Amino acid sequence: MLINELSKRTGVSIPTLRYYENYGLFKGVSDEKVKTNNYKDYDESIVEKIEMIKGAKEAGFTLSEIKKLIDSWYNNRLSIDKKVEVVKNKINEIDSKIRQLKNVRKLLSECIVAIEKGDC
Amino acid sequence: MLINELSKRTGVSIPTLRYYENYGLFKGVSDEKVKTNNYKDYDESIVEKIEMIKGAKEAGFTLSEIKKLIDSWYNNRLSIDKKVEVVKNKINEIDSKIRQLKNVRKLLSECIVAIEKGDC
DNA sequence: TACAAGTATGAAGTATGGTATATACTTCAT
DNA sequence: ATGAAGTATATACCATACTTCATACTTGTA
Repeated sequence: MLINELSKRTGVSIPTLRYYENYGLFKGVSDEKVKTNNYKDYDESIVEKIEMIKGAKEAGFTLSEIKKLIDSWYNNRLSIDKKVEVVKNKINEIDSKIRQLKNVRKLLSECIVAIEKGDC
Repeated sequence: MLINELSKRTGVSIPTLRYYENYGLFKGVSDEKVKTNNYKDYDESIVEKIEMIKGAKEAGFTLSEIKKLIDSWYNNRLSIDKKVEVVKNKINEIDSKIRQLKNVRKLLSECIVAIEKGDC
């Protein structure tokens, strides 16, 4: 698919997609058979990749962190153990973020009680 | 306390504290009795406020969102119901972030299985 | 075939959340 | 009373994550 469809499929704007591609998060391929243009083609796997990027961003990871994760993910020079380690580290970070969020949630819940008592 | 102590108590750098104060997240008071300087005094409640800011930032909220929350929190013109509503909305946002994080976590866990199978 | 719409590329601009720097005044320890 | 350290203010600078703009080429449609 072309970038316009990719944008519609993922809900990510075209400039942002180009920014991501330029950043190295994924790569579309110019069709070798077509010599008249260098329009790039993006396949289904890139839709998935972008959904993953969106999720990771929502989760508070930077593009740089996401890139590192993707790089080790798809890097065949890394051993399986090494890849697993990278991903496990990311999972630990996520767990810590979830704990932090639960903390803030607790604070806010307590705050509601305080507000209702008129203490705020 | 002065800004130096505030910085030490909260672990937030002095430039960042000044940036926050300027942003309107809190406000120190210049001692009226002392005419020779305009050093600002920060009390315990500001330490608490900054801890809250740190937590909210960790949780992925922007300074602008945090400011809105603080403003409604300490705004006496808002009814109790209105304040509770604002905080409850924030709690919903946090719940949604937690769900998002759990999603990404699941994706990564699945990825580990895929890597171990050699599919990555 | 003409022209609107789509695509690629590079460069500049924007918003956020800071940090660094310069200047000037104040306080504190000796 | 003097020098080091602390405080206030303003401005400049920086990184990140985009968005906008300018330019130029390509494609599809009437």
